[in-house]
Amino acid sequence: MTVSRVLRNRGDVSDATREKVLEAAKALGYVPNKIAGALASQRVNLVAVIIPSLSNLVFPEVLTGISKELEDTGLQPVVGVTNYSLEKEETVLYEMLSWRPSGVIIAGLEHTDAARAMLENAGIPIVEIMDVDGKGIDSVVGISHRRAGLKMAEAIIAAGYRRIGFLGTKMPEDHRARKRLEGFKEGLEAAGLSLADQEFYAGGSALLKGREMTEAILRRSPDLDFLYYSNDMIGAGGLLWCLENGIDVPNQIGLAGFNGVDLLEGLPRRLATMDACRREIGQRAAAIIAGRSPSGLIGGEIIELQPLLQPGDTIRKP
Amino acid sequence: MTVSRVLRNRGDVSDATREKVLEAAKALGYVPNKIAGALASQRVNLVAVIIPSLSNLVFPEVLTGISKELEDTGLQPVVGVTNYSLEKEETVLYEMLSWRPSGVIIAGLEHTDAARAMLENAGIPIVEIMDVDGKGIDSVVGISHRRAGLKMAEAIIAAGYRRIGFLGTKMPEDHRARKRLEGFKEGLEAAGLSLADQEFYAGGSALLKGREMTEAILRRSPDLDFLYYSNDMIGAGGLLWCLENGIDVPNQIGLAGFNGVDLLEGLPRRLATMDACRREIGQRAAAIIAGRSPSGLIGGEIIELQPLLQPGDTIRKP
DNA sequence: CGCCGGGCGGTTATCGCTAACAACCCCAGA
DNA sequence: TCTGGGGTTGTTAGCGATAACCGCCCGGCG
Repeated sequence: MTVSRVLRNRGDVSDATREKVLEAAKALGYVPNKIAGALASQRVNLVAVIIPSLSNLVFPEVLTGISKELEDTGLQPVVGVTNYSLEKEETVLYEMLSWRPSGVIIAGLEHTDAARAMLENAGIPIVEIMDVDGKGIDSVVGISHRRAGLKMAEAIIAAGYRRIGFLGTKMPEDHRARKRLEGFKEGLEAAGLSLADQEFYAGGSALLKGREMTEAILRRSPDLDFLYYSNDMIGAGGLLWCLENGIDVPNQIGLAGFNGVDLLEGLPRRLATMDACRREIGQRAAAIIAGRSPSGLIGGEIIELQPLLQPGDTIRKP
Repeated sequence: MTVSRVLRNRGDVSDATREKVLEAAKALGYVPNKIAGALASQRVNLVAVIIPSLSNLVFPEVLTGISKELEDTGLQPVVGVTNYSLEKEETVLYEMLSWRPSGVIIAGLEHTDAARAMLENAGIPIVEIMDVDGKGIDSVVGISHRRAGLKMAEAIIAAGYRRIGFLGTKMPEDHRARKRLEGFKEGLEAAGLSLADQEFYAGGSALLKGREMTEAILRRSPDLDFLYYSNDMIGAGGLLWCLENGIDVPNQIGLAGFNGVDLLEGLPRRLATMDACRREIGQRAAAIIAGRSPSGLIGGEIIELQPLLQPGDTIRKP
């Protein structure tokens, strides 16, 4: 017991005894067994974080926000990756819940029924992140992708573009990309327009795919005057391709991506994009789990962040 | 006990009983408590993976290799991030070891004394990855960064370049980058050359920094005929800058990076680089932990992979 | 001098599960 | 009929920590 008290800094122990304990612990290379500790105390300082991918660039940024916010709370994030599969998500969630974390941060609002049931019954704070277009289980922190797509459409139309093409991923499971496209189309329709052409890809180097798709879509529909990419990386590929092929950006063709990744800063021209508030999403979600949300609410908090349009140099000034 | 047997698929249970148990478990939304399970069985199906960063692009790829190899072993990776700080590494390691994982995969051979002691006494398989230039604790899987730098120097010299500059990160704790640079200089010296100039950066968008540094170093030393970048991302920035400024690559100036990231495939010209075998490193390390290393060795395995020079289009053909 | 209470350290029961073994049923073979 | 063994299910004793409580010692105070 005394050892336990010393190592946890809890309860009164005389300095002499504390000293001796620490010394012995060091000499023996003692590492306490958190498994036993957690079982006895019914407390686990872990936060389950479930995201679709690590190679997407977006999610490491969200993680950074989470880690930073949790830093001085004694809580620790544990990451699970689903590869955009809801079945995998269910498995990963089950696995993580079986370690009885203090909270769950999970990307997206779409889950299998079983996963939803687990989340509802877990009895711990749940924060669904990235997306607010739908019904959440407990708390939600994100942006409206539908509205993001819509706003982009409005900006593009306002700048005078009319023959607009879309380039994206072939991922039925990427609901946020889908919602963005839906919002985008809605925006076009509101102006009496519709998508002039589209092109999808799956797998491979996104930058390269961006080039290839751009070439393909422009070969097929040479009269396009705007290309909306579902993410910045393929947008960057498209931008490079256009510049190399002597296309006048943004006058002949305008371009826009989505996410606002750092990477873009180094491109020859700044791609128009929309910041997805990744870092802040992570931070706010972690704050909710840590019970430090400024609202003081316990559960059920909905935070909609506003993505900012960054017009860059690839949209004509209206 | 019977429930335990059903849910773990261990031991004989009649089909009728199994059915009933599964049904009840589903109805109750029962999620077994792994904490108690681990405590009782003294087995934890987790592998601690400790890496410096997630935003480096390299490490997510290593993780992919690890996940893939562990997929059907029942083991699960748990990631800890150190931000290139050995102190943080020690803390993270302590934290992870206190969950008694089945193995540890940790980047680098450099650790604090305390961390090294913990690893030595953990009584589980330890695999140090990325780097083989030094003494390992148990198993080691990686490449020789020193030799990688040296080989690159030889290739550059063989192609006829003589006034060579280096551009890298200002990171004393990034031992692998340091070793690469040391090997590189050694290679130059062997040919009676030395670095003509160098430039370092810290933080920010790597692509942008690559541009800025390239401009800075060429302004200061306009007679350089080769730029060696410590990673592909800054190399890509440099490449874009050179092309925009009408520099003839590779004739006027040659360029090379390091890592062989996918991203490069979409650039206007393929940057010379050296593949760091990231995926395979993850895979082989995980195989060792899973006890499936083809060698059949138990511990103490040293695997040196050979990075492949990819000359791309930014080194003159000799 | 006796009692009280704070400071300190120990005892006991428990957390939810599994290893090990015991118990039971049933049927085949002696 | 009795025995043995396979198939199935139950019992007991931990795993290594912590919560809650207990007890000792000592100094201060009435």
